[in-house]
Amino acid sequence: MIDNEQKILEAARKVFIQKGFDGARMQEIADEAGINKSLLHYYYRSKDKLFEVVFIDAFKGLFPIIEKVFTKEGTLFERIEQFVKAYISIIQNNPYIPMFVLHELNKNADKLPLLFNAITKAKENNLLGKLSMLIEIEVQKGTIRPIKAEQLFANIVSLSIFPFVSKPILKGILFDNNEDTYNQFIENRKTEVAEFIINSIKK
Amino acid sequence: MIDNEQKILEAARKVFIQKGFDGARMQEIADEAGINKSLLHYYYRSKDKLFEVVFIDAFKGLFPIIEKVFTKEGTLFERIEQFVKAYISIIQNNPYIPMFVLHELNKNADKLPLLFNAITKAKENNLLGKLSMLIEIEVQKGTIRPIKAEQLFANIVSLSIFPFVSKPILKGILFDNNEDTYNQFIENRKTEVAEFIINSIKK
DNA sequence: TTTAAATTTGACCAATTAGTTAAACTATTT
DNA sequence: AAATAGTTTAACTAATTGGTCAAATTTAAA
Repeated sequence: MIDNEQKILEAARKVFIQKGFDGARMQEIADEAGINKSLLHYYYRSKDKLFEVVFIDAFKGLFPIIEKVFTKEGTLFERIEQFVKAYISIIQNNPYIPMFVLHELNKNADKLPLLFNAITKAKENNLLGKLSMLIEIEVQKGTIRPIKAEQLFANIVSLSIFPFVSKPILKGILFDNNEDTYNQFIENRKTEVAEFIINSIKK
Repeated sequence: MIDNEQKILEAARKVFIQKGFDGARMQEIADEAGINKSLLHYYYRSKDKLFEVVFIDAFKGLFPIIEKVFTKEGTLFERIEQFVKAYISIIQNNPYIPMFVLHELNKNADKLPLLFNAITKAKENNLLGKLSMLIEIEVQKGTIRPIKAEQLFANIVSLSIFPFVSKPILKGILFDNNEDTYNQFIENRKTEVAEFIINSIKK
């Protein structure tokens, strides 16, 4: 056996993301990691601390990418295309992370100092300002109609993430609970969503 | 004091929706309702049973509306406008229900027989078929570009619901945690989203 | 008013759960 | 090899939690 500390973290990830903080059991994490429960407390002091590590990791994995893309070079259209494709691909690999993060944030938006980091970082990067500027340029060129950066941003993120968060429902209503069809649908969205957004704003 | 049974249900709604099944405590529900904990079990046999009532109610409140709108009269554009406005308004009044329903569904998509009802109902109504037909008509008229009904449906729902599910993040990143600005943003989306969608598909 | 039924409560219980502790075991150092 | 430090475990604890039950109280029926 090697590196129990890492095995615990992976087990914790699996259990916390599947069941949420309240639904997760330290014993289950221990079983999943194939070790004694006391070892959890040996490496990570408490359930809260272990959860914090998992949550911060999950959160980080979800958001820095946003900033990166909107700092890169290229036209607005190109960036939207790149972002949507990259973002959907990322979530495809960890499809339950968005629901996990959002649920925990909704339960207590306050007790999470990490959020402040993300926010201040977003403000430092002036994410909204940069997006506004990109929009303004295209509006001046007459290539797109005017749209508030906040609305466009929300739309891009909504269209990328929501189909994962609502998987059980969409799979049921749209695809007769067929996993493959649902997966194909997601795959198609990598280009479909970008096209949808660009069509929506371009003149 | 009147109608404890109803008071319990309302208290249960509040607590379950805020904390989820695992995070909810029967004692807290009793306190919230201002009655003895034993009374919960007198009216509703168990935590599971009480939860089931709350969940089914919440679920019903979220989905039948979808079907209604797409069975009404009017052009595709009119229906989209009406749906988005009505749907966002409904969620505005109960903004935490989507996260609640989605989280519980993700935790165990299997043990929910209700989902079958919604699915079969959607199939009886042939929701997708009707939307497909509406799209086909407009494509023939040359008013819109072709788009898969599944994709359009997912886009409409995503754009309507996701900003509520991601409220803590959007409020933080976009609006400096200002509640009023966030609310105004949501208010604007009632027309903004429909416009976004229609622009995206119309030629 | 008396009786019976429905409602409400406090006290209690068994099971679960996060966390502790001291002992056993392993690897490393001297 | 002996000692030391690091790792792992089993047994245990205190607190929480869903649920029960019999008694008390209120409401409705006779």
